Amino acid sequence: MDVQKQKKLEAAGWKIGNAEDFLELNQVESSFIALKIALSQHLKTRRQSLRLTQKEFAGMIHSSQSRVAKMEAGDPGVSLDLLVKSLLTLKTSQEDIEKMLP
Amino acid sequence: MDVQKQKKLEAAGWKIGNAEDFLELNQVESSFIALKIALSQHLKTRRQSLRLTQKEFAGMIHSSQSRVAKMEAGDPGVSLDLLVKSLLTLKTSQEDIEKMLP
DNA sequence: CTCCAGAATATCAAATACGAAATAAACGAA
DNA sequence: TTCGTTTATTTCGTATTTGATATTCTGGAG
Repeated sequence: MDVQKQKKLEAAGWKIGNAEDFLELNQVESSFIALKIALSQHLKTRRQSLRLTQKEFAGMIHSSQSRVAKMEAGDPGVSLDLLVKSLLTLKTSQEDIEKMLP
Repeated sequence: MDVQKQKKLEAAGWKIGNAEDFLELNQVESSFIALKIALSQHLKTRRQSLRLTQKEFAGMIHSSQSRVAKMEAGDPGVSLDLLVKSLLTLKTSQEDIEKMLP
């Protein structure tokens, strides 16, 4: 990356080529994880309030019980996509989800 | 699935074993797509307002220009995870900028 | 205690998303 | 027009996520 672009980025608030960008990454990463955990807890609460077993809910989203368990456990190997689709299936309004997203 | 569980699901608002569940799926799917498109447009607008090229922004999220283009185009092959991490990267930096301002 | 439904955990191959690279297209400035 | 920059599109090998299955753990009822 050339000097021109470095200055452009720095003007926008970024330091590059040193420790700052990975601190920045960690911050993004931790916010992201926090978001997923919030969604997974919301999911578990909602499923339980509907008196559904993990197996039953898995059938609704065409997935498996084990995957539902991982979702609710905040397993890092579960995508946001699956979490959000699950919440949408539970008739969580799109507006509610958007509020939780950045 | 036995009758007990069918009634349980129906009580929760679902019809099963017929066309309704895939209509439900389509509804979830379309809401999901709408959400991704909304996020991708937000991302594009935000990047442009920061006067960053796709290539520069790709470097910030350790991705590639082509993937940024796909993100902004609402390509179905782009995950929510990547979209949200991208938005977090921009927003976090926005906060940093605001801190630096008088 | 035993039994059993519900939930957690481990493993696997198939599907999908990934970054990278190359190329084409779009657009403006010289 | 030509040239340089930005964005869109395609391809490819790799990495991650997936549903499914099996197994284990947990807790409550009998």
